[in-house]
Amino acid sequence: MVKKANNIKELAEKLKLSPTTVSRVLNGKSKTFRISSVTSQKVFDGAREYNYSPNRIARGLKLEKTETLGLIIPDIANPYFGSIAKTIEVEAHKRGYSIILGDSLEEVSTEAELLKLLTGRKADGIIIAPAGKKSRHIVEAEQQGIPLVVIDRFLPDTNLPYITTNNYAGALMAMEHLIEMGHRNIACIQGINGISANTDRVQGYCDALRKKGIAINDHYILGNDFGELNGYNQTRKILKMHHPPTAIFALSNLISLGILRALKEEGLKVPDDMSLVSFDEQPYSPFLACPMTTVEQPRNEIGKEAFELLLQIINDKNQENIISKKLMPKLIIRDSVKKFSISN
Amino acid sequence: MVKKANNIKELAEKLKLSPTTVSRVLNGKSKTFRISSVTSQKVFDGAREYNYSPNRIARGLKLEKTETLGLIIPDIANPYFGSIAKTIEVEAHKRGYSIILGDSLEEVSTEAELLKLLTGRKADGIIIAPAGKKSRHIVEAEQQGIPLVVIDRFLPDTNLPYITTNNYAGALMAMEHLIEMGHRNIACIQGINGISANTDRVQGYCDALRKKGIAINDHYILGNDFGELNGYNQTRKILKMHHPPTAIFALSNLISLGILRALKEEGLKVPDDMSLVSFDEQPYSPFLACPMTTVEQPRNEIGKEAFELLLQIINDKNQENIISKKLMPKLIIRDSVKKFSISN
DNA sequence: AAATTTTGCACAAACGATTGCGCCATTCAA
DNA sequence: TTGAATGGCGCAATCGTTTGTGCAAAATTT
Repeated sequence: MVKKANNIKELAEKLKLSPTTVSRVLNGKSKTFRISSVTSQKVFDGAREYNYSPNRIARGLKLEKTETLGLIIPDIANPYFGSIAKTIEVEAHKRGYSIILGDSLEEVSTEAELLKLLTGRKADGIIIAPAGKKSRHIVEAEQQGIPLVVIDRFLPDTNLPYITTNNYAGALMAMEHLIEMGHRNIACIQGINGISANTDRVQGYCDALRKKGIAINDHYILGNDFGELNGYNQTRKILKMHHPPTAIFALSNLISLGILRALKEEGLKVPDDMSLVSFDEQPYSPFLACPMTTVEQPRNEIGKEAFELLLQIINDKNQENIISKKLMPKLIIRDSVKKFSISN
Repeated sequence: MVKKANNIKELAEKLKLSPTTVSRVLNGKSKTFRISSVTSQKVFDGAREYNYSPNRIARGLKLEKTETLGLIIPDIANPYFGSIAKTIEVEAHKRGYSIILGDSLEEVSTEAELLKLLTGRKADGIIIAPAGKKSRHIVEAEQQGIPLVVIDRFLPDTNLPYITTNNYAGALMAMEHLIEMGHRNIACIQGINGISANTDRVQGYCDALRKKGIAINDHYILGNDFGELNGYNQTRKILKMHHPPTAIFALSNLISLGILRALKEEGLKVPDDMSLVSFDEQPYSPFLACPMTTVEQPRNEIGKEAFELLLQIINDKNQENIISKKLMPKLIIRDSVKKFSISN
C-alpha cells in the first residue's frame, strides 16, 4: 500500500509543518511568504511521496471560484455541436478549467434547469447555445452575476455577448452560387423560426434573390425545425408542388439528410432532378451519392473565441472591450448543383 | 431588484429561524426532526421568495459527495461517442447528477491528467472510454476507491467493470454476410492494435474465415488507428497489392470514410470495384454514393447501462452483483457488397 | 549590548452547508 | 402536583482549504 495523505492537515503533520505553509508552497507563494527553499522542497517532495492533491471542493468553497465552466448545448450528439464542445473542452483544460456538460435536448425548460444547476454548482462562467427563442432565464442568470457567452445564435433584445457564424453571409454565398448556376426557383427549408441563426440565413436567402431581381415566392420558404424529419417532410411537400423549385437550400446538415431521404424514396437524383446546397459541412459530405456543396461553419474558431471571450469576462473588471463576433463561413463547392443554361 | 438570500444563514435570518431548521426542511427531513408543518411551509415559501438555492460546493464538502460524474472520452466530436455522452448526460441529469466532460484526445497522458483532475474534484464516479492499451492509471484510480466503469473497450488483465458492444459477434455477422455474398479475399482495416474492441473484431474476422475453411492472409489485416487517415492509407496499399481483395471490412466509421476517399481518388466504385462493410452505423450511411452495409452498435444502451452500473457501484455496499456486459450489435444490410456468383 | 529589522513559519477564522446533541415548553400519565 | 414523555427547534462542531495577523528567532544596525 502506498503512503497517502488525504488532506493538507495529514500532509502537514507528516512533514512537521503547518497546513498554512503547505498551502502556501503548493500555491506558489513561497516567495511572498518567505518560506525557505529547503522547506519548499520538503513540501513538494512530500506532496509527491504521499500522493497528495488538494481537495478542489474545499478550495472552491474558500476561494469562491471553482475553475469550472458550464456548457449547455441543444444536442451533443450532433457533430456540429460535438466539435464545438471539443475545442471548448480542450482550451479549457489547457487553462485549468473543467467543463460541466449539459444537453438541453432543444428544450427551453431543460435549459432553464441546467442553468439553475450550474449556478448552484458555482460554475465560474457559462457558454450556452440557446435552445429556443425565449431567453428570459438566460438573461436572469447573467443578471445574477454569472459570466455568460452565447454561441451559435445570438439573442436579439438582449445584449448578451455572443460568438456565432456570420449566417447572413453564408446564406448569401450559397444563394449566389445557386443563382449563378442558373437557378431561379429555389426553395429554402429552414430551422426554428425566430432564432437568429435561422433568421439571418433566411434574410441572406431573400436578399440574394432580391439583388438579382428574382421575386421571392413565400411558398418556397418552409419548415420550422433543424432536424432530419423536418427536411424529409418539407421535401415531400415541395415535390407535390404545382411549380416545384429546381433547387433546395437546406439550413442545416440534418435537414439535408432528410431531403436526401425524401428524394431517394421518390427515386430522384441530386443534382439532375434537384439541386441542393446545405449549411454545415460534414466529414461525409464529399462521399454522398452526389458530393454536396455546403456552407462550412468555423466550428473550431467559434469554440476558441467563445472560450477566450468568457475568460475575458471572468477576469476583466472593465467590461468595456467585450466584443461579440460573427465569424465568416466558407462555401465548399462540389457537385450537388446542376448548371442551368436555359432559364426555367 | 429581487430579494435574494445568498446562503442558508441569510435565509434563516429573514425567516427568524436557524440554519439547522432551514437545512432540514429543504432536505425533506421535517418529519424526522419534528419540524411543524407551518414552519416547513414558511421555509419553502421563503426559499422561493428569496430565490435561494443551496451552495452545492459547500454541500459537497460536508457530505463528501458531489453528485458529479466524470466522463472521459477519446473524441467527443465523433458522433459515436457524442451520442453515448448524450444518453449518459440525460440519464444522469434525471437522477440529479452532473457530468464533467473530459476529452482525452486519444492520448493516454491527457487521460491520466483528466483522471487526476476528476479525483481532485471529488467526482462520485467515472465513466471512461480508455484511449490506449496502458491502463495502469485507470486501475490506480479505481484502487484509490473511486467507482469506475469502462465503456466501448474493456481492459484485459484488469477486472474493471465494463459495458461494451459484443464486437466479436458484430465482426462475425459482417464477415458471414461478405462470405455468403461470395467473397473469399477480404481485407480488414483495423484500429488501434491491442485494444479489446479491435482485438475482438479481428478475432471475429479470423474465426468467420476459419469456419468457412478460408485461409487467412496476414497481408489482408492492416492498419493501426481508428481514424480517417488510416483508412485512406491502408486502402492505397491494398489497391497496389498483387492480388487485391474483393472486399474490405472497415473497423470504424472513420476508417470507412478514408476508404471511400482513396477509392474515389482512383475512380473506383463501391460495390462494383470494391465491396465494403463498416463498423458503426451513421445517419448518413444510407445516403452515401453507395448506401453502406454497416454494423450498428447499441449506443444508447451502452450509455444507459454504463450509467446504471456506475450508480450501482456507487450505492451498493456489496459489490457482488456488479456485472459487466457485452451488448449485441446489429447488421444493417444495404448495397455496398457485390454478389459474387463465381468464385474469384 | 541594545534596538531594530528581517526571516520563517503557525494560529485561528473564515467559506456555506449538515448534523449529533441538547434544551426549553408543552402535554400526558400517575 | 410532580415526573416523564413528547414536540419543536437551536448550538456549535465539522468537512478541507486559504489567509490576515502575529510571534518567535536570527540577522543586522546603532
